[in-house]
Amino acid sequence: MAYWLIKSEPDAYSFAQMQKDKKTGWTGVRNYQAANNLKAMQLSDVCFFYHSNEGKEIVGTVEVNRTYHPDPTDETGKFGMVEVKNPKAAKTPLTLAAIKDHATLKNMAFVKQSRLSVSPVSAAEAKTILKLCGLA
DNA sequence: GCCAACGTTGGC
DNA sequence: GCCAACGTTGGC
Repeated sequence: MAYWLIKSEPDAYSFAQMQKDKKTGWTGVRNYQAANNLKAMQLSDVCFFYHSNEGKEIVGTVEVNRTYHPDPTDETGKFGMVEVKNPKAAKTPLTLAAIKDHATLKNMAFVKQSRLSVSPVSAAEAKTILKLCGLA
C-alpha cells in the first residue's frame, strides 16, 4: 500500500465535487514526473487530496480505482490518467502552513517541489497526516 | 498582482 | 545536445 498526494485547484475541480461524483477520472496531467507517479499507483493506493491556490490544505483522501491508462483528453497521446473513488473528508483539513511547521511533514516532496501535481508520500508522512486530519 | 521555481520549446 | 526564451504553477 502506497500513499500519494494529488493537487487540484478548487476552481478547476474541488473535493466537494469529488464527494458528489463519488469517483472521477484524474485527467489533465501534462508533466512527465507527475505522469510517472500516476503510473506507479496501484489499486487501492491512497491519495491525499490537496487544494492548491485557494485553501492550500489537504482536505481528504481518495482511493485508486483504476490504474494508469491513456488520458483521452491528451491529444498528443503521451500522458495517461488514473481513476479515483471513495472520497473521505478530513475532519480537520491540514493546511500548508501546518505542514511546513511540522518536523516530519516539512520535508514532503510536494513542499519541496511545489509545482509537481502528483507526488509520493512516505508511510511515516501518511501516518502523521491521517492522524492530524482525524482520519486515522 | 507579483515573483520565484522550473518545465518545455525551439534555434543553433 | 546545449541553452536562452518563454510559459505555467502556485505561494505569498
